[in-house]
Amino acid sequence: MPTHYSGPPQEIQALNAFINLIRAADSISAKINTALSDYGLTETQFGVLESLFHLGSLCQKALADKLLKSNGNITMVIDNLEKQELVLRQRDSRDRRYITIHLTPKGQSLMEKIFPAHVGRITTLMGVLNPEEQEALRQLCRKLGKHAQELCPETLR
Amino acid sequence: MPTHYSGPPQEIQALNAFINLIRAADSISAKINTALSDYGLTETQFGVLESLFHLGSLCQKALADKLLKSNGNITMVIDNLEKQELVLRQRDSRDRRYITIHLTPKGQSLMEKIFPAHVGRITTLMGVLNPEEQEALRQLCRKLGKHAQELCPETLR
DNA sequence: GCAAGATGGTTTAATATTAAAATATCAGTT
DNA sequence: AACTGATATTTTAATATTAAACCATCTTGC
Repeated sequence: MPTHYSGPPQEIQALNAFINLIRAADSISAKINTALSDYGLTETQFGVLESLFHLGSLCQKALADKLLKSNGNITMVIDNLEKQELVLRQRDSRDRRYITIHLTPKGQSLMEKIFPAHVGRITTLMGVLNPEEQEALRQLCRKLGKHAQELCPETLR
Repeated sequence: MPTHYSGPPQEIQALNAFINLIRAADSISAKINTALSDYGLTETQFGVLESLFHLGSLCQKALADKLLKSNGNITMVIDNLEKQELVLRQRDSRDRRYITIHLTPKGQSLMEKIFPAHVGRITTLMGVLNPEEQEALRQLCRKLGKHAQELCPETLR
């Protein structure tokens, strides 16, 4: 579904690429989130567990930055994961402002159990693209995401 | 930032493409949403206005499907747009289950005023990719989004 | 040492979102 | 005409998210 906007070709093209990008991400996220909800996890909760699983223990600010969420939201997400005993908080003794979040053994084994199926679903969803296409998509998105994050707000006015 | 997951190359590649796709979409959406909030519009509210602006009047179900939101959410979004007098509801006289949503003149002129700058921001954000890259991204995302939406849930278990 | 500012985390208030149940309407069958 | 099932919308309850104010802690410059 192309845009119905009429304007300079450069803008039309940017708009069409944008629309398809957002739509693809939304459609895929929806499928993945449905599967995660079967484990009682939200997308952000899973994002926290995944970060800890692959990167090791992190403080809340690092998680907020990585997951592009607000600090306040991460506080609540960690609260809920703590209630499920999947993570635990540990105050940093050197700098008491920081709280390091660790996976509990229960959290660790949950991730070991569900992560393979998660990757399997992603592989299925991405499977409509061949390896060369997936690599091309990765590079294009990487450049795009990097650029967007570095762009200072004034440039967009 | 590549995945730290170790597994079959096919899965690694799918995961890396997926991560960069989601991240690019999130980063770009964040920038666009910040700009929209200056007009007092949320992403979904703008999505509704944009659909009506370019496609003409639509019923709520059509908007929900197009924007990938729940019916209940659209009811609330339309409520809020109606309060701002940007849209109006009109019960369909032939089939009274449907409610057609129209842009008001105020809504129409708002879109005429802000849409060019919106496209400008998108053009800037996408501008890190050259025309060929944008076209490639569009095609890859289109294929991906289409596939994800058509995939029946059982295939993902 | 101490004031000033920076940083990480929490709280609060408001809004957004969804799933599920409820309501209203229509279409087809008997 | 009454019943059944489908569809569009609304309501409800629960959760997610953010921005902004706030508290605690650290760092810097004097």
